[in-house]
Formats: sequence, structure tokens, C-alpha cells
Amino acid sequence: MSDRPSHQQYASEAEYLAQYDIHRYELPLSSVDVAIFSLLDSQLQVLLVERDAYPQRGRWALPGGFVDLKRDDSLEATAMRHLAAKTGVAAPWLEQVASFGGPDRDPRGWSLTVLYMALLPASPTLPHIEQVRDARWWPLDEALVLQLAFDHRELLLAARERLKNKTAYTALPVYVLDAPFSLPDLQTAFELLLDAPLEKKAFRRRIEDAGLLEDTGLSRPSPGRGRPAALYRPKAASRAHQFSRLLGQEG
Amino acid sequence: MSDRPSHQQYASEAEYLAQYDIHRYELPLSSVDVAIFSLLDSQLQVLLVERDAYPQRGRWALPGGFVDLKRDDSLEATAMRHLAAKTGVAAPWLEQVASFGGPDRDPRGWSLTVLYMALLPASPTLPHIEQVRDARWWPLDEALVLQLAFDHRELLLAARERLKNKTAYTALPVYVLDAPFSLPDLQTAFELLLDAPLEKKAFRRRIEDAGLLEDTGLSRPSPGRGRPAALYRPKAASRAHQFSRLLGQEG
DNA sequence: TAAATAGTGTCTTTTAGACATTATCAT
DNA sequence: ATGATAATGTCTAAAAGACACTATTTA
Repeated sequence: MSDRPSHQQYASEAEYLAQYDIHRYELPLSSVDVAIFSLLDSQLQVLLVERDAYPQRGRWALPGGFVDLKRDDSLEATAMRHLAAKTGVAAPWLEQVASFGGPDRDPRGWSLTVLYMALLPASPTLPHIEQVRDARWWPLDEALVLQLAFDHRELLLAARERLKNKTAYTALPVYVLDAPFSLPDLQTAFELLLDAPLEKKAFRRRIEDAGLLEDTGLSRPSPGRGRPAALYRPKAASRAHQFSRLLGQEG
Repeated sequence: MSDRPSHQQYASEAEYLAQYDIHRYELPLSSVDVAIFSLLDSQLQVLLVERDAYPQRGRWALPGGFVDLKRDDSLEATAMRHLAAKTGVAAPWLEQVASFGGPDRDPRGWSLTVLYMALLPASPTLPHIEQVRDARWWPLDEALVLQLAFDHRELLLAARERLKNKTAYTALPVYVLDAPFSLPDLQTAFELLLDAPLEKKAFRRRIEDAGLLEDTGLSRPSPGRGRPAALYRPKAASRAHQFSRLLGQEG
């Protein structure tokens, strides 16, 4: 960050700051939006909010909003605030995806949005979403054919792309499941986030060899029929782990 | 992007926009900074600018500055503008790294910076840098022990980390070299950006099998002594290529 | 011919893919 | 016993690591 040529008329930084007027220059409208993903009804879903204020009133949008300079200590804090407002929970995974800016994104003027992506298990959000009324989970493919507000379709695609890419070399899907979960559960989560089928043996080897899960000793109580699956819980290590080869693509 | 509760007092979006005052809410100061990397004297170097205006006058900083709402059509345009101002060239590689925001980054107030990373061959920038006087190339390790302006050390580390990570699965180092270049040149570039030694055979196999380079038919004119190296030029395909395995780490 | 640098051959290691087989549960 | 789902065994394939070897240049 440097600034416009305002040069040497001040004797000290304190003197400069004393006269500095933050409204001297036009600033972009700055906001934070969050693409919140989860699994529901065996589908990858995203949480959208129906706008009840102008502009773009009535359209579905990613949860988000302006940075609150009084309350937000960071961009991540802004993201967490907007996420909690709609879901009622703190997401176990939240990561910044990218920022988008331009004069035509928002009719109010030049605007800049920092896009985050969040993963969480859906079930703890359902009671709160019921209450807020303006939010609901949408299957991703349905969300992508809606007329979303602003350029939110582009943002959603960017977040979905990041999700897919990272699923190929991390254990991110762990964060859309409620623990404890089985390896077949986890494989299904990987397949939905990757949008590709995986070989059972290769998948299990990869996860087991990485040592990211802790065996709970439990097994799935009532599957219907078939052998019960062992239940696991993610270890703290799973948060940072990166594999050195990509999963599931031809490449 | 949604907005603060300002609700239903307007009959249409046009009416809402007509009364909308962009100065009604406090906005973050928004800027774009660029970590510009190249190879010079067989070292990874970064271009820094000495601030001649408050705040942080006299400290070295990443090139960058405020978004100009009149001139900039996008964040990338802002980055390119500031990059060209200091280097005199357009970078063959420019990518967004991350955004940073908070109340204490800048003494003027809550500020938000979008960080970009650029790669370019250093030689074409040298005459222009000579002219602008306030910019110079710094070896990265020296830059990291300077007292940089604002939180630019943190930004620089984030960009360097991105550079290292992507070098492990792309052909990014191609963009710090002047074409044509030899495979030993390219291996050296990879090693400097990765900060790790590479096996010659494995490296050549990887690059050759990927088909990212075009043989110019030339060889290096005057190496000193030793067998001359064949010279290559990157194909357009090298821009997007991603390898499915990581280079150079134990993992 | 010696030194230096470029470039190749080839064996090992790691990890994913394919797919057959065995294990454990409900009915 | 049958069917269903979980879990394992084992062979193959792709690509990186190790490192010895050959090739081409200048002095």
C-alpha cells in the first residue's frame, strides 16, 4: 500500500495523520461474501439468501455483506460474522478464495468483494435456517441455474472450483461430515466434492496411510443391512495435510 | 454482497439507487499491492519501492497503491498499472494471491489490500528502474530482514509461499527467464523458486514429457566451456499446465 | 587429452488404479 | 443360506529419485 502523490508538506507522520481525511478520495464499496457448502440428501449443496433489500431485491445471493469497521477485526471476522448470522454456527472450515472488483459489479458503484468458502455439516444449521426464513440450502446444480444477484454465479463457480481442486490433494471433505463417520461415508463425500468416482481400495489406502483419522472403536449402529462400518474422527493433523499426488483425475 | 438493513421504503431499484449515498457508511481504504519476483545474479529477488510520502515514509514497501475508481476496471488492472509504473513493462505472469484487511494495518484507518504476485525477466526492467529512482531489486533474503512498511513483510511471505507451492506443480519458473533458455537454466530457476535442489534426470523427464517447450534449434552461443545447451521457448500450453505430482519434496 | 557442462540409460521407490477375494452383518 | 455392505490382497501402471554413463564443447 502506497498512496497518491501527496508529498512533502508535512514535517512528521503524526502531523500528516492529523490532517488526513479518509473521505478525500473515492473508495470502492467493500464487502465479503461466503460460499457455504455442505452435503444434504446425498448432494453437494450451497446456502443462499434471498435479498429483501435493493439492489437486486428478490434475487438469491451468497451470504455476505459490507465490512463493519467498528466490529470486524479482519476480513475473516467479517466472513465469520455473516456466516454465523445465517447458519447459527461457526464453520469448521473457512478459507479465502479470491477477491473480485470492478465498476459494474454493483449498481451503487465500484465494488470489491472478498470471497470466502466454508464447509460444515448441514444438520446443525437446519434449526437456525428455519428461523431466519430468508436462507435455504440449494443443490449446487439448481443454484447454478438460478438468476443469482450481482456476479454471484461467477463467485460461486470460483468457490466450487477451489473446492474441487483442494479435494484432490487434501482431506477437506472431512469438514462436511458430522463426526464420527465411516470410511464409506468419507469416500462418498470426496466423490461428491470432486464430482468423480473413486476406487475404494486406493481411497482407503490413501486416507489410512496418511494417519488423519482416529478410530473411535465404534461402528455404525443401524445401517439397514450389511457389515457395519468402523467409525472415525478426524485428528487435528488432518487440517493441514496435503497429499503429494492428486486424486481421481486422469492426469 | 448484501447490505445493511435499509429495507422496504423504496418502490423500485431505480428509486433506491437515486437516493443511495455512497458516503453513508465508513468504507475501508482499499489498495492493491504486488510482489514482483525475478532472478538476478542467480538469486531470487523482489522489487521494492522506498516510500517518499507519509505514512511510513522512508520504509521499503511492495509496489502498489489505491484503486483508482476512474481508471481501473478491475483489481488486476490496478495491479498492472502499479506494476508497469515501477517496471516499465507488462509482466508475463500476474496472479492474485490473497487479501488482507484490518483496523491496524494502516494508521489512516481500516484498510484492505489485495495482494498480487508477478513474475518477469529482470533485464528488461533495469533501464526503467534506473529512471524511477525509488525502486530497486532486493535479494529476497535481504528484503525479509528489512523493516518493511505496514504489514508488507507478511504479504511478501504469503506471496513467496504461493510461488514456492505453485513451482512444485506448474511450470511457473518459465516466466522469470528470458526466452530462449536452456533446460539447465530452467532447472536453476526451479531450484531457486522452490528453494530445493532437483535431480537433473527427473526434472528433464518431467518437462520434456509435458511437452511445454518448443526447441528453437539454437544452442547456447558462449557458455564458457562445456557442451552447449539446446535452447527452448515456452509454448502457450505451458501457461495452464499442472502436473499431478509435486516436485522436490520428501512427501 | 583434461575439464566442464549437457544429456541419456536404467534401476528403484512410491503411490494410484483395477479388480478379485474375504469378512461381517440382517433376514 | 442369501444378499448386502465393509474391508483386504495383490497385481499393474505412472511418474519421481538415484546415480552411473555417454556426448560435445573449450583450453
